[in-house]
Amino acid sequence: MESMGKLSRTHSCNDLGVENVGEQVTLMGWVLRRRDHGGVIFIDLRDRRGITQVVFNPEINPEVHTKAHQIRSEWVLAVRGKVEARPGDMANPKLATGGIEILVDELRILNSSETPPFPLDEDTEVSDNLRLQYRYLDLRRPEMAQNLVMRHKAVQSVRNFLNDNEFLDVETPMLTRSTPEGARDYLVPSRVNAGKFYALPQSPQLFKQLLMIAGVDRYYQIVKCFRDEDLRADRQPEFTQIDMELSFVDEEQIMALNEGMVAALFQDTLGVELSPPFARLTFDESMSRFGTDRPDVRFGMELVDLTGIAAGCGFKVFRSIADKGGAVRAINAKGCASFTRKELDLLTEYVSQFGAKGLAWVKMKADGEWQSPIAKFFTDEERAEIANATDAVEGDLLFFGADTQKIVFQVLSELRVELARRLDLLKKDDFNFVWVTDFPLVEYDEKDKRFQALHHPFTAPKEEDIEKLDTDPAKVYSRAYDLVLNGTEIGGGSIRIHQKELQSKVLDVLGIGAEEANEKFGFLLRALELGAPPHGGLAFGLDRLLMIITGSDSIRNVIAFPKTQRATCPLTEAPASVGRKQLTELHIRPDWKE
RNA sequence: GGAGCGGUAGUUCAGUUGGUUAGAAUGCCGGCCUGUCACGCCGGAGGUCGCGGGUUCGAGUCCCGUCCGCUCCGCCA
Repeated sequence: MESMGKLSRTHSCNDLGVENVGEQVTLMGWVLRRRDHGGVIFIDLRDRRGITQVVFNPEINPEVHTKAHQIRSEWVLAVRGKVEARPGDMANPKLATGGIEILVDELRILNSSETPPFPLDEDTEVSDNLRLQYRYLDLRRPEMAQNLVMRHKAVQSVRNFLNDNEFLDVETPMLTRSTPEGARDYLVPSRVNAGKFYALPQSPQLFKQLLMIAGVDRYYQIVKCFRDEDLRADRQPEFTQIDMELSFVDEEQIMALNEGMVAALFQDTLGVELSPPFARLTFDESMSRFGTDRPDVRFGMELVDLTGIAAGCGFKVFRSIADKGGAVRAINAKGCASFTRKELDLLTEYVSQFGAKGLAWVKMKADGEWQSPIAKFFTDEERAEIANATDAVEGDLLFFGADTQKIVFQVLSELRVELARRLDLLKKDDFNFVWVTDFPLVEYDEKDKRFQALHHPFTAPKEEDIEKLDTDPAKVYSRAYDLVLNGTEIGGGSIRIHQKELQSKVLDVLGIGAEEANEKFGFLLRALELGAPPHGGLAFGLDRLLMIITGSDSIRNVIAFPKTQRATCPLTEAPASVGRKQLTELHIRPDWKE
């Protein structure tokens, strides 16, 4: 092993081209691959920026050539030499630096490496556990290195945009208090306050509202948030939000500002030109047309309401569901009548996980004929009516959902996306934004027998609905808005309540009495009495946004050191046990066996 | 809490109805090779078949349990 000595890096492994021929340069990096011809040795030297071929020629420098023989994969090298044009037709068009190579006259081996536990040079699918255990090797792979660069660019773009718009970056506490509602908190025991706990923030929601009351006016933070819930491909226990809050604004101003921010973000990361303003859908319209409040609008296949037709039809299953207040809806998979029985069975199985008890289908044949297990239950007139409503023609395939409205929406919205996947309608470079607005303020929780906030308890109700808080809370709409991109909710926010009386009333509707409200949110309620300005804001899920920008199918690929599905870190082996002494200091008594 | 898929050489995988010494590719090691770029050629080493138990004359293969990874449901205001 050697030091760098007097060598100083002059270029990255992606910098040099034919215009540099003749220059003396020094590169440093990792050995991607070595090709030893017995005589001349080629080494592909890699850093995060690219790859440059370096050459050891025994005729020109036998001493260095001998030394180069021992070099292996992932060794760390410094090479000094002359940039030469590749002879004849030896240029490698696959490399940005493929027109040149470095003829080495000084080689320093800065470090050796054991054979890596998995190949870094190919796109072999390595198991997630191994990748996370050796994350520092995984991150050397160009795809992952690029994802880190994208993340950096995205954050820079957002900062630039918000700084230019007079936002103030203010940090909020990571050690705060547990709040009811919402996700399970990560708790941190207090040493100096026996038996008490901090919670890691699920979001800086209350602090950013307090900052508005403090007169900050425009706040942002790119901030870690924590939720102790089960993981998914797009969910990590700690994740990053682009969090912002503004005073003296309404929904339109916030949405317009964020359209500008997102447009700049896509320009700065992908060079993609978006064209705001983005499409808008109300919550009710989104549910009715797509069955979900986060619709993927890259393709059609919208839901069609057949409840009215079903109510009078001869098919008992449909009719009784319609009579009992359920819903019957359909989607038309255009031109899919050629699906096989096996494909239909697979789709039926797929939707069963979303609560579907079955999946009725119809293949449209010539002259309005149906090929379908349920064809015999419908008259010619009813079939014509359904074909008309669904715009079905020969060669189409209809799917029916019949159940409670909630299940029909969930089943058909998931089926719709699954069909689009199978039909390859989900183009990764097609970015379709839509604002979903006019959410209900609350929804009734059958389990807990009470109303729950759809967004959070600080969301302002629509002014014209305020009187309904007393009479019919379920009919109150809110001033909340979500930004949805290709079926993923990437951001959400609202105008907040800035008056104490209204906030108390909403908490009351949510079943949080004055006493509890005072204990949990007393500081906010008090602040609302001391000159709180009208305000509102929005928070983006940075990781999800980057998933879409990079085309990743897992959030783990855009986070440098993510957790496994069981929320562990194979690299550091966190979480880990701690000693009795530490626990005692924290006033925690272990009740497990050691 | 629940459902599904996976775990075999360093890595990615194959392994038939339960049947001789568990294979391939790649990587690794050694030799040869002066223009390759996934260099090539020759040779070699490399396996607790995730772990534990059971059935069987015999288990990578069947059964039970368990651990780990992934996807999904519940959960995630």
